[in-house]
Amino acid sequence: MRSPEDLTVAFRAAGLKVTPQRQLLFRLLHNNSSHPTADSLFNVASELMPGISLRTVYQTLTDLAEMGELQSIEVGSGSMRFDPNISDHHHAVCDNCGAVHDVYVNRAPELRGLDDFSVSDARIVYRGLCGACSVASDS
Amino acid sequence: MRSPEDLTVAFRAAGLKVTPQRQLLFRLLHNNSSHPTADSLFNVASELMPGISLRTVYQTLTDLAEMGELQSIEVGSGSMRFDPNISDHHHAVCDNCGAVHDVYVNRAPELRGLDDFSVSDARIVYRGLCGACSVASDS
DNA sequence: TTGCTAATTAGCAATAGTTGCAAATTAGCA
DNA sequence: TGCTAATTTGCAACTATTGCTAATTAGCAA
Repeated sequence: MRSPEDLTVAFRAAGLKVTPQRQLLFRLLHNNSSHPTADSLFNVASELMPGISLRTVYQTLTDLAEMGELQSIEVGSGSMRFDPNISDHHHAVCDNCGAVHDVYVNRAPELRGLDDFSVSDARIVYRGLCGACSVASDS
Repeated sequence: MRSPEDLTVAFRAAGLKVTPQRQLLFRLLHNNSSHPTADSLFNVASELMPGISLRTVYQTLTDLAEMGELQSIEVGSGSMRFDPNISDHHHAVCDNCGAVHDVYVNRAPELRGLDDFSVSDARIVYRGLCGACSVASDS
């Protein structure tokens, strides 16, 4: 995702307005690698801007996703997560603490059974234990 | 997933009862490669056994998944899908018709950034156009 | 600086998918 | 045949998300 400053320009150029609510969300998302949900963003935003609506958070996330500024990902946690990292990468989800980590894949997997399908996107979700939880579960 | 007959034995061995509702679902799922949702199974089951409850369908699917007889998969269609094919494979989802196809991967992808994570499972979801929809969209 | 207007916000209702609960029923053993 | 724990049903509840609308406001133009 681009910087809050760049997004301000991009939003105006697209005929969208730059409201204080959106500016706040731009800042909260910039360099955010926690893969937040709409609700967790709403909670943080609410402390900085009491009265902001969850609806607005959803709306802005949708706008950003449509502009290609962030990726929405589903990792089986029940709710959508948002990732301002739009480089080509995948995700690893800790079964213990639920943390989502970014994963980069060097070599594309070789496929069988996909002869009659034109792929436009591939997403891998790894599950297991993150470093911290792995250590904690050692006896 | 094992055959309805084998599942009958397995369920009894696990202290679970084999009801007509469950037998019907065993049959509907056996060799079913359509990746049905709970609701689509419920619709088919309702025609063969009027009065069967959606709750029962969910319950039986949960039981089967807990016994490792089927996989529950999420492909972004909003609802969970169930796959009686429990061999090691992945999925390709058509963005046009929504069909879900099985995909087999020969070579595991090579990873970066996953040093501190012990992987227990990896799932790939491909998106694109299936053969039929690809042809249909040719001008 | 002011005014205009389309975009946005907030709040709430509505929706979809799924699970919790309790009463009535039933499979399967003794 | 009877007993009892498992199951089924039906419905309420719940979570995540979207639809709708009145009130507000960003940002342009004069």
